[in-house]
Amino acid sequence: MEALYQTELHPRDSQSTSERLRFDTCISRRCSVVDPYTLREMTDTRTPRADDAPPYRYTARLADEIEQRWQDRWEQERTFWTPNPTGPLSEGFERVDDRTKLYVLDMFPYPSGAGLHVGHPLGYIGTDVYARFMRMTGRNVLHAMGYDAFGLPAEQYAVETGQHPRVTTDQNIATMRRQLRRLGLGHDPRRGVSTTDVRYYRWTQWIFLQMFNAWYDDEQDRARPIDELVGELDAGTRAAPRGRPWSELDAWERRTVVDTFRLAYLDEVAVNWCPALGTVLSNEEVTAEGRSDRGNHPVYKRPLKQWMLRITTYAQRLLGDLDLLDWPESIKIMQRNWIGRSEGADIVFPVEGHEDLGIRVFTTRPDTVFGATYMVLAPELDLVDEIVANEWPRDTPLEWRGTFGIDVSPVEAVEAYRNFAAEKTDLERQAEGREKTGIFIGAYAIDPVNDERIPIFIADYVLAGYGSGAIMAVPGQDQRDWDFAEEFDLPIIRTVQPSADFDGQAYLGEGPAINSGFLDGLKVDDAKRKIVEWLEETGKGVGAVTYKLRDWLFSRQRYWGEPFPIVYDETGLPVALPESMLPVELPEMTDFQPRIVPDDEETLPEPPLARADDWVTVEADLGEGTKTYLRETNTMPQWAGSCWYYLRYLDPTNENRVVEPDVERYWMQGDTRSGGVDLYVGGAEHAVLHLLYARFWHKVLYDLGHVSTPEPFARLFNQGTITAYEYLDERGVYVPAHEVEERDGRFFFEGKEVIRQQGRMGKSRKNAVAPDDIYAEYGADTLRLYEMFMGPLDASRPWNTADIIGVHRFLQRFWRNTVDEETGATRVSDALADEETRRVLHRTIDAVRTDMAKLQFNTAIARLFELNNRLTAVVGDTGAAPLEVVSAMTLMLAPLAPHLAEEVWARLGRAESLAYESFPEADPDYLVVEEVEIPVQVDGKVRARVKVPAGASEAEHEAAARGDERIAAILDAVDVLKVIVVPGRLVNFVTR
RNA sequence: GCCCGGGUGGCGAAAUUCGGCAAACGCGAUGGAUUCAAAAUCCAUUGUCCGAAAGGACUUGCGGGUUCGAGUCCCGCCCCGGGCACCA
Repeated sequence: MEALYQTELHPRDSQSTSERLRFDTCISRRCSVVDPYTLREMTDTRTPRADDAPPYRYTARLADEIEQRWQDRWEQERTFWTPNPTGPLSEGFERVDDRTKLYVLDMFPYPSGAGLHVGHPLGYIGTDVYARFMRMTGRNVLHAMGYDAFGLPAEQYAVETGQHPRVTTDQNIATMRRQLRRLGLGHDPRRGVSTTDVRYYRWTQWIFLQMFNAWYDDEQDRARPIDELVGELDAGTRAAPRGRPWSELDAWERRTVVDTFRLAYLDEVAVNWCPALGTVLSNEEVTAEGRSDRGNHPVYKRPLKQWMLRITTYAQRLLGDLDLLDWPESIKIMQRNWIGRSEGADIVFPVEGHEDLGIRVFTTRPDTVFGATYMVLAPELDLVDEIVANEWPRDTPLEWRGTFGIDVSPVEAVEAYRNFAAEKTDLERQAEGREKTGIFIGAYAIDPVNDERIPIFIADYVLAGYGSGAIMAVPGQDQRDWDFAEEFDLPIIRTVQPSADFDGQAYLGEGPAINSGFLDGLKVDDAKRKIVEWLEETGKGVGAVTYKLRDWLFSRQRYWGEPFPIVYDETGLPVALPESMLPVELPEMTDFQPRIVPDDEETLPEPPLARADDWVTVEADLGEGTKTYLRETNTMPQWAGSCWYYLRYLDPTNENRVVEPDVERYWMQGDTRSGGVDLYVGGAEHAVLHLLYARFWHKVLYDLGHVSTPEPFARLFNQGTITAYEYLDERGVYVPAHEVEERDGRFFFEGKEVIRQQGRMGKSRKNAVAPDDIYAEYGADTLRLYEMFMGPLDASRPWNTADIIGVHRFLQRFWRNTVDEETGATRVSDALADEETRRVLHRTIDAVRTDMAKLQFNTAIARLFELNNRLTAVVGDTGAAPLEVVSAMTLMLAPLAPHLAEEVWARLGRAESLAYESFPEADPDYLVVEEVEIPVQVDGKVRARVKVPAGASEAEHEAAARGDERIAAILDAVDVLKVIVVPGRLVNFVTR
């Protein structure tokens, strides 16, 4: 971690895009160029207006001075160092021993070279406000910020600039640290780990070893160490799978058997190979159009031996434990959909002429089995080769044989269809719509319920990866099967009575079973239950649950990632390195570019590490004497490091354990149902990738006893995105937003009209606003306050620089109410506030506390505005601000605008930082209202307002309402049929 | 196609817990005070329409409904944003 601080970048070493952008902006505003890192020059020369201002007015100049001074002081005084209960970070714990812990976490950033724009820190500001607030309400708050720094962009950037990714990554981290510090975020700097730090990824590798050395025990429904499995096999308490007894297997065979149990395992899979990125991608990283999530490059299916993580064994727990979590319902729904649980039955269909063979199908509609008129297998299934006929049955219709020639045999037709299907990208399948293709393979199956002989097809609308890769086709109740049946002229039998006119399409609705033998007349649910009972009794099938979730493809053919702690022996089987050989450091390479041949679809990826010859070969004694091994040359995907960083924040320097159990328990256990991080804030784009992977890793660590809670993140909050106007010229090309002029509601760039629309903020859209520009104009406190004020934290909202002046004026006004702008003397008096002001104060405290606790900072700020307006009036009347109001308001402002609050606090004579002061508490005596004004309605329309004492009876309400002149006059002319009184809310006279 | 989320003044938004004064707060705009003048500051007005005013009518994407009363609940649409998509 220290290395991160040591890396100082000379300002001219590289000029990132955002710096150039700022440069441009400055030119356009005719201010001088400044040092982009210190901002010193900028603060001295800019904003001519400020020069005329009184010396102690709260301008950008003063804000900048205050902010830098307090940031230095926080750093020097270690204000935000948060003590652990034990261990090296425990110094000072006795001071917070009586506090309850609170763990606030941001989704840590990827330190790109582009620098921040004002849209990035929205969530960080939100968590900082919340963390500071909760600290002031008596919690021991942990808040830190690390860096997710492995991954493709760093490597690609390094390739482009010819620098080593470690150099560029460290530079980017240093830059980002500076940028975040300038916002005044109160992080514990000791805990800001980077995933690329070898002291960090040593433990990422260690966790991988935990998975490699574990298996999932279905009976106990948890992961257990693999040694325990071997023990059971040795002892004979567990039978070896697939045939031969354990005792008859030789050592190599035993290893291959054990390897099939591991949570981390090698498998030859059809991977998503992306030549343009030079790597394979996980299913989650491929879009619906069959392109890479990152970069939108084409992706091809290739068979390749890769590391897989057995996340599917956790499908049910990942699904069920969502109920424990305080997460946005939309994210839970996305995870549920992704896991994709389906209930139904497995049914075995015997194959004609193969007594030993049955085709197992999964169906959610076992009640429709009487309507199965054909079967379909996924083309790539090995089973197809076993049952494909040698020649076509005599009466095979010509169109069933496919379009590959009149003389081809079934085997040749299968081959031809497979090629045809494999050539199609997912994109082409999309383009073709849902038109069904397939061929008959010359074989027949027997429907187990009615012994009907039904033909077996292969078709690409059946997916090899789901269920068993085979279906019973029931065209009467499935639209896809209906379409296929029409295409191939197959019989269609309805087994549920359609409720309305369903000519020409499948019926998926409710209705009594028909044509279904002993099921006839039963409703769908009852028929399902009965047929499953029957299947289980007869041994022809069994109730079953299937998930869409796939195992996690965990290998990448990249340089800039965590090396696997795995070597291969002479037999080609993987061997885990012992913990003592960790870390496996990334070798230094100069040629870390992936081999990319985008035009050649036959290329296979070559990991760069395969070229690090010295590194790849290892001499080691791994239990069989010193031998030569070859290292795994793939690296882990970027998700690996982000799966567990929240645990390392807790104990970042621990060299003996991933995290010390006492420390882990202190921070992760709490009063939430699931335990884990108390508040996790980040973008909704991680709904299924990061958040599912991290939950999976956490559960593995939980099963193996390394963490004490079943879930990592008790409460999740998605911050919105900041959008901005973007401008397109007539070619549809983005033009720089800050150079567009507005004239009469139309927009012009270089004299030509452009169109304006709302979009994500980003440098490619040329609408990014650099935080430095806002600091230069207003200061960091104003930026913080503006981002919190512009709308609810979880909503997306448009950036509007013109609106910032409002929150800046508020800070300026509060400052002026407290500090004389000419002399700098405080203008605070010890005199008590008047009753009404005090009432406003306590109502504000009450509301601000409630709003802050609910992360509703926008309304909390509005209440502070109101209080300040009151204070302004008082100062106007009396010439001084009452201390009780100023000090309470300073403390309430502290989480939002901490620098200004600290400065005022110090000027009030306080020596200590206010970070640990108690947040003001409302005096209930000042919250009671003696009299309320309520509306009086006649037929639902407000006709008057009357005052009634708080707690008045219904009769008193009505009397007060009738006592109003206008109401009396109106009621004179009509008959009152009914009077509605809602005490304290309204009175309504109903006359019709 | 399916599943979420959203639609409120010129703009950002409040109010949605449990149906009860729609538009808090801020920006912008208008007028005033101050100033030689401007900036800054302070005060006032500001949903739309009719009206000199008092006052009245209308108003939360559209159309229905429930209710004394609907931005909020129900039914049917439209539009925007996000996710999934041949998952048997």
